[in-house]
Amino acid sequence: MFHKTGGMRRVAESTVRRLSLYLRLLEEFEEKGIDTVSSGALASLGGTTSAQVRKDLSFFGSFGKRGLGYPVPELASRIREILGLNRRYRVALIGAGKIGSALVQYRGFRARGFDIVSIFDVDPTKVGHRWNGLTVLDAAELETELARQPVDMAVLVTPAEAAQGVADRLTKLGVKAILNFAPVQLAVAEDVVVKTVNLALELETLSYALANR
Amino acid sequence: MFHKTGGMRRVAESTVRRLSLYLRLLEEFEEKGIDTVSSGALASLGGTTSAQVRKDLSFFGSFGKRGLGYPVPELASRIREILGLNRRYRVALIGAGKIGSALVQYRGFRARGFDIVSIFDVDPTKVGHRWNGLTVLDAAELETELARQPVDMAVLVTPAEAAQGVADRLTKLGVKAILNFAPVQLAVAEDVVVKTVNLALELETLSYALANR
DNA sequence: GTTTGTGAAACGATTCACAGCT
DNA sequence: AGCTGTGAATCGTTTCACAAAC
Repeated sequence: MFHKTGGMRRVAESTVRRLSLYLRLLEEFEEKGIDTVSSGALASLGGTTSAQVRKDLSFFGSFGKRGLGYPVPELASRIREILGLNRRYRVALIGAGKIGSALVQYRGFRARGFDIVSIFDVDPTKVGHRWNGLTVLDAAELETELARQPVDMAVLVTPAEAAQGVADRLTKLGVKAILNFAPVQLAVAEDVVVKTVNLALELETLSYALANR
Repeated sequence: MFHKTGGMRRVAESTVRRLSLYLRLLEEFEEKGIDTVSSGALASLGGTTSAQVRKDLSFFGSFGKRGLGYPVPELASRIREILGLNRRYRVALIGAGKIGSALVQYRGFRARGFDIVSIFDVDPTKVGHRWNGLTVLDAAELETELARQPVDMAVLVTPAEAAQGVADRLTKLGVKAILNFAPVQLAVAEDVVVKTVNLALELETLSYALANR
């Protein structure tokens, strides 16, 4: 038995994503004062199967009571710990365009522990403006500012052409996690984790589905 | 051989997503006037392997010349066809909040053939305002407006609590594809395709990665 | 000589099914 | 009696490896 302590074997990304989903459901149960939940209940709300829920959780330990289910607050707390959510993260936003501006204001990030602490852009008409209590800085100041105020993650919202260059500078500055909205595949050292979200691509999976039926 | 015509077997979502990625790369090659590309070249730029590229394409036909590679414009055109991108799509946006406002202005959608043609919100302070040439309509008018001006897809950017109700109304109106930004798992009839994008969840996969190394 | 197209092998994730607790 | 935890079976995806085409 090697749960958490000891050499954690690689857990599938799909498992991690479902964990995150279960957490949201557990927090709803918590608010309603429900204190026990079965894998079946979690599954039907989360759009999976009870076996999947149990298997997902079993990678990290055994949290349930047979015949009963899972204790809501304990399980929620344990998932927060697994996902690294029992702390806050300092996040830099690079690119003060349309999507960037939405993300700074997006409450979902802060609610989940992600604080945008600095904003950068190359556009001189944007630099100096206050956004949600933060001054947009010149992208040229990336190095000096992140030296002064290091961050845990960066959200990249630059045009495609600029993204790789910025990613290189960020990783040189020690940033180990990047959420990338630019429609390019970033090349980074293997100790850096990148998640790319491509909005147009999501619509394309829908058009594929519509076209192929 | 049953490529495209004939009973197309189920193609994995991961394959469709990569196709979309290859298309973007092919379009870059097209602009540069490069007219032949190998699976290896596509693979290294797309972050996969050449075998993966060939397998992905082989689901839909054989487009390459052995010893040579793939003809760029033909392959691009064929992928557009597969993804259903040789037409434009009419899209309704429901929710004129922070993210909604970014999406209306986002050029990536229009560039890819997705036209936002109507915007709805329940907030009376938003209704009536012009946004990027469109008037924000009261969500109560969803039925009358979509009867007048039907859409192919909807982008849902409502709070979590409202999302399922709106999804029900949309599907009743015949909408068969929904891009959902609300952090809930939507339940829909099985002829409706839903893609959920959960921004906070993406950051959580990053915090998981940071916490587990 | 190079690169495709594709069966076969390897790998990985999900589902099954049931023993073991409560 | 009910629900978890988990090996074993199944299913799906990726990688290998090579014959066929240019």
